[in-house]
Amino acid sequence: MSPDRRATRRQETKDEIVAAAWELVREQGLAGLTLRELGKQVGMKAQSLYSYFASKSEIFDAMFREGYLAFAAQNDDLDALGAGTAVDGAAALRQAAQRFFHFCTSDPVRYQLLFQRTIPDFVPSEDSYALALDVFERMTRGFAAVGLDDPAIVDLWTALLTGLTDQQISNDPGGHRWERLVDPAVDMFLVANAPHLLAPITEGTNP
Amino acid sequence: MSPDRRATRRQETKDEIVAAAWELVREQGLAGLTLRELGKQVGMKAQSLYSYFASKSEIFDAMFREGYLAFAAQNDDLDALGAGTAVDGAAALRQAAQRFFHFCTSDPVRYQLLFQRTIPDFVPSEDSYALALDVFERMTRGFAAVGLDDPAIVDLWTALLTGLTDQQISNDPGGHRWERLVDPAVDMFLVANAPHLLAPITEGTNP
DNA sequence: GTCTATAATCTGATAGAC
DNA sequence: GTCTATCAGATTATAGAC
Repeated sequence: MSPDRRATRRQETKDEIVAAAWELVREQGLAGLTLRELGKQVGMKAQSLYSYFASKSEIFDAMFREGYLAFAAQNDDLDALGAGTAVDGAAALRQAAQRFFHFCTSDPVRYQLLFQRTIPDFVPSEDSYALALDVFERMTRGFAAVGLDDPAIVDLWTALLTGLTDQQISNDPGGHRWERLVDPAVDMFLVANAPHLLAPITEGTNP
Repeated sequence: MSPDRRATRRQETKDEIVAAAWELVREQGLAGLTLRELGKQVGMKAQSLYSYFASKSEIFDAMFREGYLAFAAQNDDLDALGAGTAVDGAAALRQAAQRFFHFCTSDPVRYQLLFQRTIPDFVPSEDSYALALDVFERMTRGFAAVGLDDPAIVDLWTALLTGLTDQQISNDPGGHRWERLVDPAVDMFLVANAPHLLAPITEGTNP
């Protein structure tokens, strides 16, 4: 087997381990992940996992990275906000909010790993943390492109969105109690912070 | 010693244990609390703690209870919103928001215990949970008293406030990045949901 | 790369003497 | 009520054979 193929095979196994870790973690919570069970899940002894990851923390880091890559992927068209493709900034923000809410509530454990600092003894690696910051920065640029260039406004946006998701996950898991409030919340946000996005179409339509 | 005095002494020791638990937990996180360390902190062996609490979970429950009692205490004047003592509903809500934010950010571990469901294998007892619900219900009544009688609006309020606190704790611990946004957030909320609270004073003041 | 064996340590909880 | 002794189990991680 060529070195290339070997490296590929190795990466496949690592991916498999991470996928199995997600499965276990969704069943038993982040803190409930043990290497023994993870090994069993992929058909090897726990000790053999050390051939692929130097520590348990490194496995969490791979999951963290994977989660932020997924998050970045679904946010791609938010970047395009200012690229002239979005005709309706308000609609784009509403859609972004819905998608963020769904991204978080559809996988509470991922939300906990990515957006809360609640897992003991895990700190993302420098690389992974840089990735997380990059995703946030791209969002900030998307906002600036539609005229929302005050960083404080972006902070208010993230607070509003994470607040809704957090309440949904903590107090009504699987329900819709706060999901219904996403659109009203965005409207509230727009009225107060970006009225120029709300009614550009009506300009000049009055006699 | 009379039975009364014995009971008092016992309760004092229980309080002391809970206080020591808060101390440890603030240093090492909720998940980091161990009975051995807790015993050392109060000057007894870990096993002796079982004379006062039947399990570790019962200690967490006492902390949960204590936390909600403190939360209820600081919310007392919010109940009074509709009792005619508050002349300015908007100001009262602004103050309530500031106080909630401070209550949470000043003790992140307490926030985690009370408002997030992130500690493994702990579920509040029926009694303690009822206490938590009661506090929330009193807040709902306070809102209704100033004309905010739609439960959805209270949900939006809690989402907004917990979102701000959550971001502050997770992404800028000890800082002020989201603290500055509390007042603007309340104004945003009031404009969209309770305009009647904002400008009652100006009525009739124009010529 | 995977295994067995095991180190080294921590955990919550119980039994029983005093 | 507090102690000693101990259970029964978990955990991450390493060493070395194959």
